[in-house]
Amino acid sequence: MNIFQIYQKKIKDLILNINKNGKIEIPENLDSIGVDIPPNQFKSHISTNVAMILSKINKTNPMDLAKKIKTELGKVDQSIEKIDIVKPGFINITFKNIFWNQFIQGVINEKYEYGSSSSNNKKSYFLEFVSANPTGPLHVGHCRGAVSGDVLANILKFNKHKVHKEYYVNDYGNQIINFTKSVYLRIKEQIENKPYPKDQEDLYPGEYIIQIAKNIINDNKDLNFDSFDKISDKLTILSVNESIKIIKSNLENIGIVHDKFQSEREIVNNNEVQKTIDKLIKNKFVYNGKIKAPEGEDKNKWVEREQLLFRSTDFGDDKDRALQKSDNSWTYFAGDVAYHENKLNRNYDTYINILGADHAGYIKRITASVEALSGEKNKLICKVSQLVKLIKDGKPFKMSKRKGDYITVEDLISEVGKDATRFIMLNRSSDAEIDFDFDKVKEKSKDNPLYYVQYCYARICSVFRHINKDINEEIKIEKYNFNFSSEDIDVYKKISEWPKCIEISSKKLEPHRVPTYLYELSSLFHSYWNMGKEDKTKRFISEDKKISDEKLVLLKSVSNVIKTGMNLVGVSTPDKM
RNA sequence: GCGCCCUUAGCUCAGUUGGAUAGAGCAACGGUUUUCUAAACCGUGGGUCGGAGGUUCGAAUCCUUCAGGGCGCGCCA
Repeated sequence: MNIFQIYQKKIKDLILNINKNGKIEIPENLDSIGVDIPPNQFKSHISTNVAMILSKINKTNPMDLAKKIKTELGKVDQSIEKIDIVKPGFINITFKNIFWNQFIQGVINEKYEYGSSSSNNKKSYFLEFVSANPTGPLHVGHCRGAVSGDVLANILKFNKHKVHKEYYVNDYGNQIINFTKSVYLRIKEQIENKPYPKDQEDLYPGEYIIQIAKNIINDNKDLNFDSFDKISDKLTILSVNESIKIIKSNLENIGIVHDKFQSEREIVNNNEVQKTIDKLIKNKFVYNGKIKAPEGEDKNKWVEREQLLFRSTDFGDDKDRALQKSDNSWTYFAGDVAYHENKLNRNYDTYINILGADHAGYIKRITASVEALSGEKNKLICKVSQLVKLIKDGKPFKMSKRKGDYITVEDLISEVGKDATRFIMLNRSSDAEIDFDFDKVKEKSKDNPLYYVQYCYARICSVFRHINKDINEEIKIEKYNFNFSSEDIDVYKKISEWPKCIEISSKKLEPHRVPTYLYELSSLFHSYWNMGKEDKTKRFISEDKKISDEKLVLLKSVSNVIKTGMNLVGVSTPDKM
């Protein structure tokens, strides 16, 4: 039940028909014909730009064309009350009550499925997100991509697509060696009272490593910690496992569960990197060459070196990218290319990576590699979540891993809660930076848009309590034959946009549109509610403690959409607040 | 130097594959509670959509260019 799609099709059919009779010319591509809700100052219900689209090819002015279309449309569509033609050439349609009755009956019948796309174009998506280094707990910076990835997955699933959620564990390379060393020294600190070196650059300073060390000691009583070299492989695995335990519990606390954690180490050990590189060599995407120093780099420090390079410039990157380090071990990129080959072999239609802003420079080379491996453009889509700018005590707060000085997801959840965290992180376009004022969110959590939407739902629940009905039960309506007020229709117009919101969020991979929509719908409902203070006939419950079917339908449709939307966002809808 | 992202009201931001008089919240000011939840509502003020060109019937949206801010730029992941 997407009235915009329905009317877009109707109008296309109509002009195709008029075209058949030779009365108008039409362009080949009719996609730019839009159906929308007109701005507030027009009282009409929907509007279309079709006349303006057709005016050029017909060499007539849009107003005349609009008149022609108006007459034809009026003939074939019985649910239209009135058609206005406005200034440049908009055709504004006002529906009869029967239209809104049928519409809202459809909405009620679809229940929590309303908004889900009805198209048959079901795809499978492979969604990689979070993928933070397994060297400690998640911090606030990871949170945004985590939430938007999770909600994106929910939206795609809601549209009946298949979605696989994966976390890539970077458990190979120098960072992990340093991390393992840190754990080792914390173990030494525990069992031999050796003080932990505080100022050593490559060691992790975080206190959480003490707990990791304790856990490892406890669970591995027979392990001998005398020599780092002897146990480093074993210790790496143990340390990473401890980290992942922490990360999984962090994620769980914000309501995120991945389908799989894929280890980088496993991919390297399976020789998948070599195999993938061989494949690329065979297809001439890899060669031995040198990389020039970037402008602005100190030319004296730069050592040119012959190395294995991937031809990402063939795909629009600014330079070719190194696959091997000077010690012949693989670069991070090489491993990641192999990982993407591994993903491709799992046969999904589309791959999505949610990345942090600091990895934006990485997008070209990785999409290039996927294009080289799969031979398809746009097989991999990377979405970047811009930075979360933290503000503490009114000042920008720089998190530093080195100092162990950062706000973790745990801190955030315990201060503001899971629901508020998810809603705030999602409430803005991921293209824009967020100012996250930690103190403000703590103090003034009531100003949070989350509560505004939840309050809307709670108010509806309160009405249901008063009339002794269960909000989750289906309502029984004899006949949809209501005479809706203009305020009712304002709410229904918004409800009619819900499938559109989902469609765009899904298509553009922009989950932030959902909380924005829910806020707007709630706002209309709160206005509606407050009308009851002045005018008793606008209240939901009448003086004899009854509720009309008409009002029941409004409450039910709004609450269903809010519930559906909040489920997608992954936050609760309390019955009482 | 190069690449990507951003610039919309005093502040934080929405803005539908280009549509009509650009919208919210916060902050300011004024009002609304014997009433289904005031965590709400109503009203007032507040804008060269960073600047300049261009494409178009029509631009905050697309293109070019300039300015400002952020992120990144071979063996970190």
